[in-house]
Amino acid sequence: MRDGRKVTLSDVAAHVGVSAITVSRALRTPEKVSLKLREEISRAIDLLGYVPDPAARALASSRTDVIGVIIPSVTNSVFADVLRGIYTAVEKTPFDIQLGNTRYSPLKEEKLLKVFLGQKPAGLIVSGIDQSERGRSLLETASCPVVQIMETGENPVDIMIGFSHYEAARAATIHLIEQGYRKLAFMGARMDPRTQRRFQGFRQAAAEAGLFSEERVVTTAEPSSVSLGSQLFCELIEQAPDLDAVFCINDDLALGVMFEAQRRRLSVPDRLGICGFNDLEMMAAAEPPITSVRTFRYEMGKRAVEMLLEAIAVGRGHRGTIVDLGFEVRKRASTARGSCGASD
Amino acid sequence: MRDGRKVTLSDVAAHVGVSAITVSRALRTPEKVSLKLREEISRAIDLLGYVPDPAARALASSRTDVIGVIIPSVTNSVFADVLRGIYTAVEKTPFDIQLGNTRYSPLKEEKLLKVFLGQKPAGLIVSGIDQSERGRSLLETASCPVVQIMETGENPVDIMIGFSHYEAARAATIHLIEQGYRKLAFMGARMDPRTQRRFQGFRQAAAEAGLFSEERVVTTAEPSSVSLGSQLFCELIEQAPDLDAVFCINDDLALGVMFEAQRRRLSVPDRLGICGFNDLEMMAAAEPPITSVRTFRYEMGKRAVEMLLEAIAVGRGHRGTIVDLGFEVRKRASTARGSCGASD
DNA sequence: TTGTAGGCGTTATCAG
DNA sequence: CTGATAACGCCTACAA
Repeated sequence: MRDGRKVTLSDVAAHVGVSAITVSRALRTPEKVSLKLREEISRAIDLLGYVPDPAARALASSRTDVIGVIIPSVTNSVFADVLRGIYTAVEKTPFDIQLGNTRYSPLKEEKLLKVFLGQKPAGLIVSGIDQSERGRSLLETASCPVVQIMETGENPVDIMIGFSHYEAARAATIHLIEQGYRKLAFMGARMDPRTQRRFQGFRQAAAEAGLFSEERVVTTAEPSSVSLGSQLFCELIEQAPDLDAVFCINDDLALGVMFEAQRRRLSVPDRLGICGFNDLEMMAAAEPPITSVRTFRYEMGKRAVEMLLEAIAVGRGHRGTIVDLGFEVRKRASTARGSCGASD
Repeated sequence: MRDGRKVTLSDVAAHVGVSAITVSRALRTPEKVSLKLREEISRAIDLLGYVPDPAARALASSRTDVIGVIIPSVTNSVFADVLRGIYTAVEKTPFDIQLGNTRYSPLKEEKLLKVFLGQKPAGLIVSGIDQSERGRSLLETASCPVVQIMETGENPVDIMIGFSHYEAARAATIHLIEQGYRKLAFMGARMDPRTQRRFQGFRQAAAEAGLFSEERVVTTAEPSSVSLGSQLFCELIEQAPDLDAVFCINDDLALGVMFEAQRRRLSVPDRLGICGFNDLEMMAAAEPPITSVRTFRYEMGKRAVEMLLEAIAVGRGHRGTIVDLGFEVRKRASTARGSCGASD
């Protein structure tokens, strides 16, 4: 700013003695401007303190440098990790992130989608594959590339990156079975679509081994927390006192179960096996360390942005790409019954 | 959209048979448009699917409905809670949040400040009172209200809401002393300015009781984690085997200390008192429950937005407001030595 | 490599 | 209460 009024392109241009468009070019496509001019212009920009006006740019070019990111929760540390990846990848680029928070409501997601698309974003990152019908069609007619994260599935809008929650839960359950547990229990909270698919994975693996029982399932719509894990475990063990292992749909619950087991003097892993999901940092640090399913959240955010940038560069080219980041069952002491133990 | 091209104000206007400005007014200042027209216009908007262009609005009015939020980290659950409060408060308003992530770097903060201010935000929420000199002066000359969160201190730019990290740490330390601990240790990670002030609070309280010793201090620039808590505790107890209590600058570290204490069969709270900071949900759920300093993060985010909206409404009125949200030492079993125990 | 004209969609200003 | 006109700051085209 200079005497209150905004410094514009033409101010810079006038200072250097060229036309505004040249300054614009020096900024956006430097290779089209002579070196000499470029230097003068850059000096003038510093001197005058010119800051481009994104609104004017957006209006004139009907493009923005904004990448919209729509996720269900900012508090959930799973998304926090994804966000960290996103911010890291975006940092070296001229793009900005605009964050939207659906709070697990498809309706809110739809609204956000409308608002975001109204801003002509350069690209969009959305969470999951469970958009409402209207949401889905908004995405399909979007004039920017779209990346769906957190999950793999059928029919990507453009690009999809994540892993199969079904398979991940299935693998964890198989691990419990391999460790010799027979009375497998399932603990779920929030029960959004991704959680449901984890339940299906558990159910499938347990049923295949003839070990599934409705009695050993506890779920709630409430959001997860450590204390909720303790509480649900109390319910669970009342329903089914003979249970010998719990698969929890996330690590908070698992930690709550472990604390409750300690309170009740149930030895982990001998009397009770515990498996979490996500493999938050604390799982390896816990005493005993808790088995969990590692997922690649930071990677996911980072690569989502990278692929999006590519798609932006070529113009919506990637239609149909699916990247499965996989998962990894981290076997730790909390499920090391009988066998010789675990890594970590 | 209709046949690919964007629906504009004038499209709506033409449809109704009025001029564009009337439609604009029907949207922004309905009371200045006759009821009849308002209804027709609103019908036309729905029919045509008109979505206002924020860029055009911003350019024409040099105003936006964007509230910039600049915080050091998205992963840290402390800020996640603040964000939740912010999003909640903003939800019912026409404002949007634009998030910036400094990663604890004053330089990055400065850059973000410049970018954000270039967007003519309606308001700004920044974290803390430790802006760089240039950052500070950017804030002071900003043409929008500014709220500083997380902390109280001298010289608010406009509005400030938070609590005293110094006093909070001091109170926690006094609690440890009152519980009969005498060999007080301090554990800190990241050691950003807020953490430093917590250290000062600890030091002051300990020194006043003649209980401060450099030997029982361990700090690192690394970011906190549960496993780091375990690791630092190992260092600490090597340096000072006789320590009987640890004040940790956050709950992750405290949890790590507790796990390590369990591993070493050090009884908590008898042999070792543990106190965390922030009072994350898991602290009350842990076994034993861990003493911590509760802070009002959700509230802080929510009220920051509310105060900001007020200031926006009146136009930068609030200059000088300081809101101290206080804190609360949650006394739990992890520091209940000798005495009869704790609540929770 | 540089410049000119015109317009992006909205709102401010001033009239009626 | 409604309308005409002129910005807002930049970029797309086309031209030189």
